[in-house]
Amino acid sequence: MDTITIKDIARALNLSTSTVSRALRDSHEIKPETKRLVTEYAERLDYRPNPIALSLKENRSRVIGVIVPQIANNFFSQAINGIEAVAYSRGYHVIIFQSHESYEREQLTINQAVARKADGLLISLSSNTSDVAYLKSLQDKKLPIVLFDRVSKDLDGPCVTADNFGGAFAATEQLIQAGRRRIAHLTLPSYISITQERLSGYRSALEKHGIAYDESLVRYAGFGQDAVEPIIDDLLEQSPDAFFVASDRLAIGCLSALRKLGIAIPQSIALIGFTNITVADLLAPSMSTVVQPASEMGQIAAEQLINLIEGKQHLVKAETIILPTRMIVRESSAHQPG
Amino acid sequence: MDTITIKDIARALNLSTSTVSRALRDSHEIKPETKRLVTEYAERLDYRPNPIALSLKENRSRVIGVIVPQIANNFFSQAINGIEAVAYSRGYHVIIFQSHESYEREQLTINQAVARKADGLLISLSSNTSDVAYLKSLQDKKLPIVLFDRVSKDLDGPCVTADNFGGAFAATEQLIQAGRRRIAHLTLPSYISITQERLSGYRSALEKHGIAYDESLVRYAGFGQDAVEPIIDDLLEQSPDAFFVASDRLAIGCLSALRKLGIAIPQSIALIGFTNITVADLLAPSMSTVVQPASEMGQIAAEQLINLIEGKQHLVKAETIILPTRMIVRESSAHQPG
DNA sequence: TTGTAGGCGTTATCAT
DNA sequence: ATGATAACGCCTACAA
Repeated sequence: MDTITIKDIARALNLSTSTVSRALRDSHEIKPETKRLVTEYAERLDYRPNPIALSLKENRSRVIGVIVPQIANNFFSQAINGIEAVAYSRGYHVIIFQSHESYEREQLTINQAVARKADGLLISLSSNTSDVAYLKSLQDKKLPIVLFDRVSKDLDGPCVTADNFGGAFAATEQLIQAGRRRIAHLTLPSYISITQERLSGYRSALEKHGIAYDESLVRYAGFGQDAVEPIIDDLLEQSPDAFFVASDRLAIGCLSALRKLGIAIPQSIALIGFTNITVADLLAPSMSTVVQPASEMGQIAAEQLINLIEGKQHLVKAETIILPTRMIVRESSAHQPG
Repeated sequence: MDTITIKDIARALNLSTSTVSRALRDSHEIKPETKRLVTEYAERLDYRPNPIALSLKENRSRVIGVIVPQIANNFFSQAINGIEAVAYSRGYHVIIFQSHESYEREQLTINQAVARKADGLLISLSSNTSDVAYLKSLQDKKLPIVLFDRVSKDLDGPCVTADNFGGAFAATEQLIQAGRRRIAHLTLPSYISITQERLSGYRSALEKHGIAYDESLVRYAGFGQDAVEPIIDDLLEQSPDAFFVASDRLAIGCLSALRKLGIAIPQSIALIGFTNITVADLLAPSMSTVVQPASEMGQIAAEQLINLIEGKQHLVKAETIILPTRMIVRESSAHQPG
């Protein structure tokens, strides 16, 4: 891939590189005639300034590093969608890194992003990350960082999350109002913020309705490929009359397990996190669904980060931004309790 | 983000930058003592070579540009997964671009990737791309390009695809063997290669079993948000006795539409493209599924590209690599014809 | 209005 | 064994 540079143009037109550079940047101190000559020639040769040279000079890359647990996940791929839309519109490129839910790999990939001179980082923490000292040290070195979705209260600086508390509260209350009392909660690993917020919303809803919190109804499921079936089997020994499930994958596993066992559970499943409504409709028409604003979250996080990068601190909302979730209550769910 | 450079080290240790550079690269012509001094100091200050400066010097970015129609799509996000695994292991980074199924945006993003000095491009064509002259001109400029999944026969060079013909053939034959004769085919836009290959497999299977090809049983659906329901309604007027559907999204739309109409269609749906088997099981237990090797496709495409970039032409498989698909035949599908 | 020179961080070449 | 210098492509302060 042989490229044409400012030098080539200068040589061809018998000008100095600085004149060409200025002409291309439309400087006022260049004679219109010369400008025309240069721009026309550049156009004809399809000249593109070398962004790498620029980066070196300006000491910035115009690249945003995004670190997510996994790409092949509806929520994150939609969030990335939102991030890209904003980033590109503001002249940044996006490099995506996966932590694969591992603290070690998260460190490594963040290191990579830093080494690659990303201008800022957008991070959703892995489920095995409890120590954010490393991120703190990067912040101290003035690297702009915005956390989204899976955040940490141990880290200062802007965060963007969904209203996990509110969403979980609403979903749980929905089940209670349908007459359920022993609502099992199948959720993600306990480290991550969203798990804690959702658990908290679940407990608050129980409390509001005078239902005692029963720890034996709560199960944490890892990510890997660990099957959901045994967990459901185990939960069933506590004779729950409903399930509040904390992710798409878990919900599908839960439905699958229950179907295998021949257990019909009309109106007794609620879910937070589903992003494909048609699938949800087909899978379980009576299941209430709390939808997270994935793409919007990405957009807002990206905006915050870019404002930070560009020093527009005043445009950065202090600390945590909480985005509303949207609950979809299924018809049948309201009508046929029992 | 203040960074430490080779210069800082040189100054601190009273050495020249060249000595430091050589020491860090473990050159034999540096005294062990000096080496130790330098590496220790570098370690302590957490020195990282600036990849941008290196890129400028070596005239390459170690970045691979990936252009896909959309990220938020199971198939592509899994393919990207495979691409990243290979790319990172070989020292490349990946920048992802979306064409959003638009020819114009595809051109723009490819331009971006080129301007950003990507060392090579991995492309899955948008559904509106029929003219690949632009890509050809890039190839002529010696830019390594590998197409995957949605390829073009108008472009020379390596391609990686799934065995769409074979998969479609098998799926169609499966329906025929279950006693179906009027098999509708709901598929993607007609431009893209996978549509043509699948149509061809479908037709071959019909032909083999002496069933006349009936154009009125075939429908092309765009991507956008165009509802599948009206298409199904329309198709039903041709009184099909089975459906062979060409993507996850279309399959879900198809199932949803049929359910709304109260039409039960045991053993009469086959699908190519599904990536989440559990969901498929739950949605339609009798549906046969042809699974595409998404991640593997990404891996192989990335390998090919990197070999091209690094001049290992002899390691690049000539022209098209076709990966086998995997068909999952559901129990019920085989037993209860009719 | 245009040209010259220096620097961004690194490495390769050519001294010493 | 180490240092000085030039070069990658671009921009800009300073000169002319």
